[in-house]
Amino acid sequence: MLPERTVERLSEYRRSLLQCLEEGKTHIFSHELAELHHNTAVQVRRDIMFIGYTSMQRKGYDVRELIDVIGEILDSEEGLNVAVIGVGNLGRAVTTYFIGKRSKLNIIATFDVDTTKIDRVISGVKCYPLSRLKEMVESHKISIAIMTVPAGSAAEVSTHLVEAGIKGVLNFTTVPLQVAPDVYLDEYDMITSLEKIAYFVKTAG
Amino acid sequence: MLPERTVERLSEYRRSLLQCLEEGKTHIFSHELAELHHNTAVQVRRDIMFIGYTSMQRKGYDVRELIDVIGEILDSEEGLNVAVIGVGNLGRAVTTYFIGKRSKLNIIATFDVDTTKIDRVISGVKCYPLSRLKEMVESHKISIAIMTVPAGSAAEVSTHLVEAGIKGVLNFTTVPLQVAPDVYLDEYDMITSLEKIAYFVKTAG
DNA sequence: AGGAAACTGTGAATAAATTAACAATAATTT
DNA sequence: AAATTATTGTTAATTTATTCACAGTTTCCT
Repeated sequence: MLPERTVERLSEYRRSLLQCLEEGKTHIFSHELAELHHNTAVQVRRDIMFIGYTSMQRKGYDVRELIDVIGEILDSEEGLNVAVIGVGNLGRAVTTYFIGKRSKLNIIATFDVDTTKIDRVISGVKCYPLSRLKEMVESHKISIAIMTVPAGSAAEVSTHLVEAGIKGVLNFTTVPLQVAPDVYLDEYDMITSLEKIAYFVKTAG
Repeated sequence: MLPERTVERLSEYRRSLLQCLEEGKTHIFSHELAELHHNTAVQVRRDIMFIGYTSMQRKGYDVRELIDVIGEILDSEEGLNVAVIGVGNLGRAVTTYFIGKRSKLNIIATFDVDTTKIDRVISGVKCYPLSRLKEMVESHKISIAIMTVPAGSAAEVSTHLVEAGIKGVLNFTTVPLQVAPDVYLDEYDMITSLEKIAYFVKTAG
């Protein structure tokens, strides 16, 4: 099991590599990847070492091969199915944003309590009532949920997710969630990001 | 200058503390904060030690005092002004999401190249043409930009930001940006977050 | 061909972050 | 009022992450 930061960086490298591929660039040096991603050549090499890939020496890494190797690490064969919970502004944005980005992660459905939203289709993804969550998770093998509900209902909804059998949660709510220990939880809070930026802008400048 | 992770955690603690205040809870123990934020009591105490606050021993931390002390560290007196660049789904969601959340961070304006969006108002924030960015940054003392433009124009727009005098950037684009070294840059990529979750779901389960 | 240059892969060193361990202290119990 | 308990603040230890330093290749140059 790789370190969390390494997994993140591999995902980031892959996107740059796919970009290279589009541009017809077939090889890339560790220091090039490093510069793109604001880190060092050694860090890149170490990350790549972790996944056991070795390059053609002196030519840099073979872009296509490296993409494949990262894919073997990050992706699962059949892909993983994802649900978006909460179809407010953020939920819609996230859904639209994702569609077509990564073929191994499929947004299968969105869910909301608001009955006026049920059956609405956003970027080809249909909205279901939260009450049908468990049924849908089981029938469509949904394993990951993206939480974009209002803060007030976050705690309650997250217990439903766990009950329904969700295995990973990406929480965009301002409220930190409590989930079962076998559920992988990642929380992202843009206010924290902004406050961090504000702190460093203020402190450095 | 505090470590980056500590700053993030302080921001997160503060939100929980504000919640406590609303609920009329006047004191909180390190282990309570820890549990809320999925870390340890020692970690919480160390973070709080960093900012030099000490509690009433044995009663836990005074919620209101701690909020104030964190505020002194994170906030700047006058507040910081923020612009959202790119008024697509994500830009609108981010703008709406922010309004009213943190009084020390004010979203002053949004910007877009699409002329049909100019002058449109979202959650009380008006949209300006990108060509007026520099002027607005100067006249309104905007120091932070949130990038929610399409990947294709990210690189170009980011050079405008730097030229305009922006000091901190939160990049929601899938493209890693290159900014001047004195500009603080934070990149968040939800696809990376999801891929990370997918990896750990797959690997652990 | 021989030497210089450009990269990678990695063991060792360093730095950063987290955790353990515990003395100090305040509240509570007996 | 002494003993017990609960909690903080902090030093030291540990773990994790990053960087240094360099041997080993391959390519390029002369």
